Amino acid sequence: MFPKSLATSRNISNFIQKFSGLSRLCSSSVTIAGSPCSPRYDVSVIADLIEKQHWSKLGFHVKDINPNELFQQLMSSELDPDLCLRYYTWLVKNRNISVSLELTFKLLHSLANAKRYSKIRSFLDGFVRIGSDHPVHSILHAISMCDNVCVNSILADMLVLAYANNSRFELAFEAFKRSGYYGYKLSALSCKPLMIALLKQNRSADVEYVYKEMIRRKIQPNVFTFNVVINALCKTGKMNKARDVMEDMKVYGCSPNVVSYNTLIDGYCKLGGIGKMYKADAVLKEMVENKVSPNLTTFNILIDGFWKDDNLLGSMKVFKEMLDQNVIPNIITYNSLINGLCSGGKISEAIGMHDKMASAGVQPNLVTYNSLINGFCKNNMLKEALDMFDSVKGQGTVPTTRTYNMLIDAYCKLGKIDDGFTLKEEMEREGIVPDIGTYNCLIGGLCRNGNIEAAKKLFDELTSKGLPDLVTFHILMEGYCSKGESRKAAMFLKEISKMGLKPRHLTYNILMKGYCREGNLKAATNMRTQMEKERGLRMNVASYNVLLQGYSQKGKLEDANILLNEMLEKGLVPNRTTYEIVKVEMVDKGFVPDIEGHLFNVSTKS
DNA sequence: ATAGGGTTAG
Repeated sequence: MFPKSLATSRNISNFIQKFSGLSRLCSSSVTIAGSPCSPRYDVSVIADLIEKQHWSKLGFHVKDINPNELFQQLMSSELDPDLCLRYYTWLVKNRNISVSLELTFKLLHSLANAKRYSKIRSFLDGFVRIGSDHPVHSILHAISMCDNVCVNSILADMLVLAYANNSRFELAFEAFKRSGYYGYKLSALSCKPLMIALLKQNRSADVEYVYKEMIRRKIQPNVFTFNVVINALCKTGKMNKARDVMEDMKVYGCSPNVVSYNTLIDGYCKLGGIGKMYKADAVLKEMVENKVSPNLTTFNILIDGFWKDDNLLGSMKVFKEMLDQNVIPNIITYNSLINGLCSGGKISEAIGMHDKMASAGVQPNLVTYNSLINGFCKNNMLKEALDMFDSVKGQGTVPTTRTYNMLIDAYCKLGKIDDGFTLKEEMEREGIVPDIGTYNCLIGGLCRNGNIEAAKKLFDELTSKGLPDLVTFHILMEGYCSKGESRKAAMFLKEISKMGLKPRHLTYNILMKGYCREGNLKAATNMRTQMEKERGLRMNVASYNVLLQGYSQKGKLEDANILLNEMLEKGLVPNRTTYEIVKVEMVDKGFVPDIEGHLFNVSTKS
């Protein structure tokens, strides 16, 4: 029923002593009948009612008593914490009474002392979900009211986990940080979902922070948490740090597994720059040396990495290698290969791969179709694209907005604007909503056809709906510039800001290019000043290229040379376009393109 | 805990 200790005289006198202080608050329900004074009801009766869940009786029994005070009384009377919890739930849910944080966590402390962990977990789950929204610092303060650090750590840990499980990631992070200030030791169990959530929000630095804190607070990470950290570092290109964490793993008695290696390989694949695939390959060798076998994911990562590094042959070699090792390709393997072949303009090979996957019994999906349709569109095979589109619809697969956009763009690029609009109407009939990309394709088509008025009209319709994005502006501005109306184009800068968008380098580069084409170098230079002074955007290589082109075309080679020097002094690296514009000057300065077109400086290369 | 696609500007 209730703890024996409740019956001890010490507890009862304690109870009465505390309660008598409240007698003024609820004098009608308490009779002080001489000595020893006792209330008209006692805890045992209430405990019994809670136990039997006779809520209406209980409600009647305590109707004149301040519920918060009674709850406090029950808590200090060492009533079974389970019963306290039951009473608490009834108070909050049925009587709509809010209990103070201090009292709430007093309850959780006693539940923790009684090792009722799963009850605490589900309690906290509801507590953070319904979001009585107490500030995290108040909650941790309430936790700290008890001086058992172990119990407090458990509660703080469960709090972080509850926040993370209920998608309240910011609060989970805050609770994690504050737990550190109190010296509470959390577990890897709650750190993992927190780190995953932070990673999903691309907060790599915060993942790294949590990891470092774990080490500092002596929370033992496991393979999973290590892999999440490695992934976070790889996603932000911090490959050296990722490798360091790999080394840390060994120190903490964890061995990198296939996921750790795959993550690292993918990190190198997605890194920019020359020679990254060499490094990816080196990791592959390393994992094999360490007796970790590459799996399907490993091969898929490498296949994708190679063709994106303009090395389709590399992708095909990996594909062959995986077949040799009896690793069965899946839909991701085939889609990546088809996409690679399409991007390399090898359409017939892509179709061949599509057939191959069918005979291997792998069903193509929308990703496959979109890759092929895109490949057709970009390679002047609109008819094939439309055929595939029809067969997709014929088999009941619903194309996406982007499927339509690719086709609409293909029509527009062929100058068939009307067909583009017809397709847009068709998608609307099918219940697929055109997005800003759809409109951008159409506006671009109108501009290229020289029909800037129609483009502007469509743009105005979008503006009234607040739809245009920066790309829309770029397309329209480019349209005006190519008509020799760069001044009109420049007026859109104000509109861009009005819509709450931020001009970028490209925005100004389009305008500078327009002015240069009109031979108005002064206006182009003004644009540069505006970009740098008003926007704080420093000239990038593309900006320099635009101005260099302008100066060269006007025969102002000396000015071009000054500009080029300025660019080099800033440490900007000229690219192929730079070289093509000011070849003579570049050669004078010792720049030579290599066989692949990458520039290198002969004079600095010793 | 790791892997794939799709438009518009460049």
